[in-house]
Amino acid sequence: MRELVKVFRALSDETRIRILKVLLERECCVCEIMQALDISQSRASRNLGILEGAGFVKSRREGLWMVYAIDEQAMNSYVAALIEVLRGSLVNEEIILWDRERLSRAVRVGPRAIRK
Amino acid sequence: MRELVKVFRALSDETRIRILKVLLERECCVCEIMQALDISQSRASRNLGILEGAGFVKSRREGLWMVYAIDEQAMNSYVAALIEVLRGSLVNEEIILWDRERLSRAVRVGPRAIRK
DNA sequence: AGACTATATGCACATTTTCGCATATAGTGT
DNA sequence: ACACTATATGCGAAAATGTGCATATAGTCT
Repeated sequence: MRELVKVFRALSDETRIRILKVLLERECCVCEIMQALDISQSRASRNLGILEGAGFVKSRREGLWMVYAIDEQAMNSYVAALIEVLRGSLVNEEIILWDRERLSRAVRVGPRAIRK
Repeated sequence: MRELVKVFRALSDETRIRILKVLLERECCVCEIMQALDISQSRASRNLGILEGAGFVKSRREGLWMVYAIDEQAMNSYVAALIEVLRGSLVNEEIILWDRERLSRAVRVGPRAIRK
């Protein structure tokens, strides 16, 4: 039960839904998420952590970067079904399209270089 | 997007998940929900309202009682898929079994008569 | 009408959540 | 070792959330 609540809670936030929609396009490091959603570094990192804790996302280190990706084999629980729901949702939502657009221009370079 | 967040937020609370699991058994008036979950009247009413606002539940008046039920024809959006996820979840969760047990003994009589 | 019932809701309060800022941590390369 | 980079995290403030209490609302019945 606690687990199920955690899973839904992870999805009950616009930032995290946007992150998942971006990760459904392709895996990203934190700085790419920052650029795609145009949000701060701590906000990106924290919300990625919440998604990981809920089982939607896995991470691996790649040099300096932490690469986050949808955890496809996390088919254990309800997570897989919810990812499918998300995959079919918000297909024409404006902000999602913008995020995707910015993602396509994002580069794997850190927050220091982005200078906000 | 706002709608989707509202839907997930409605599920991100243990009380509301318990209510939905009870309503998946059968439709209930507010006082039956109170008895099944052993919670206060305002808590039952408010959370039912949230579930209704998110589209999971519909209500009809039946004399003094408001009867709430899973909104089966709200199959328009993600709601249907999420209800299916819930239907298959928590099948052996202790608290859910308790709720069901208390539901089976619940009577359609108001909070006044229940005397807590 | 008035008495009674079931449900909704305003208010206050405690708890939780989200986020920015600054700093800590971890890895790279000299 | 040191300088530099990307990410994680402690802390504090603002906002949102969940709940109980009391009361309002809506319906029934005599």
